[in-house]
Amino acid sequence: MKIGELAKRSGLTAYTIRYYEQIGLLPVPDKDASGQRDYDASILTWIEFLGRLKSTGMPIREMLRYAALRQQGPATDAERRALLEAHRHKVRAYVADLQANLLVLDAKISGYADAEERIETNGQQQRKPLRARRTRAL
Amino acid sequence: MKIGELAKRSGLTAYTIRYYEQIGLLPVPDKDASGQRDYDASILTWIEFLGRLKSTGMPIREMLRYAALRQQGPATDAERRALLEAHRHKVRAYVADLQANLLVLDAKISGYADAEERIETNGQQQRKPLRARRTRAL
DNA sequence: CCTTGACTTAGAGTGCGCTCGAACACCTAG
DNA sequence: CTAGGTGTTCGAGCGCACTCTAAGTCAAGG
Repeated sequence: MKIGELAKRSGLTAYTIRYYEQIGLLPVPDKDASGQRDYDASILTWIEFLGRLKSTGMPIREMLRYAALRQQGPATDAERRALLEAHRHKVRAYVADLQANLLVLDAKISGYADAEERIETNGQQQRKPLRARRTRAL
Repeated sequence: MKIGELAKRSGLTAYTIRYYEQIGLLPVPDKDASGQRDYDASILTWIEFLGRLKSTGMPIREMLRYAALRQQGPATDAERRALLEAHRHKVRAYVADLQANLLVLDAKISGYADAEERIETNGQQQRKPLRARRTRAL
């Protein structure tokens, strides 16, 4: 598989693939007679995994650590596992943080919703105390 | 309150506070006789809210949109609410994505755990098929 | 009086993760 | 034979969000 094909299949651009190779995230592939990269389909699995690390916020440096360990073979399994566990821990904390912030966001949005309602039903007096609990879920 | 004090209380650096002011995320505060910024404590609420938007991944550009609407007063409430709802939607999707990726990460870690176990109990024959379901939660 | 420390400005520099431009090589189809 | 498409390398450029430097001002304490 040439780089354009791999780009299509992996979702990365050819630029990014070369960049990843340059920094050591992707292995240097075989080259054909005219010097063009020739990829084995198995690289897709690795790229997909990298994508998961990336989309869970792992910085490239840490992916590089992992990639380096991987290249040293099964002797580094324990260390790789530890790396992934540490990462998982961070991601879990991050998710918890996001969820807490979502609650605050919900409250803020409810505030706007209530204000809107006070205007719509505008008439004589302001019904509903400012901190009403009813939220009118959408 | 001067900028150093606000920095301590808000968790931002003075550099960042000036930068936020420069780009319009924070209002230009009053200055004292010698030209130093003098902040009202109420700014802390706003900074905290900005922090939540930021830590849920909202780019500064969008916070600027929100800040601009806010400065135009209550007439923009509906639009602000819409902005926050759109953002909430993205954050929820992002959390869902993270959780999906966490499951894959769990599986990967379990793989390493199983491999480790096969080595520890090493002896004569490899017990356990490679894709054993038991995960030994930690 | 003088030093110290917190402040002011404008503008340059940093780190991350790409993204692209330029100039050139090569293969394939018309 | 030639035009188009895809590839190559190297190095520069970009967008984001800060972060810091330099040179100067100012108020308070010893």
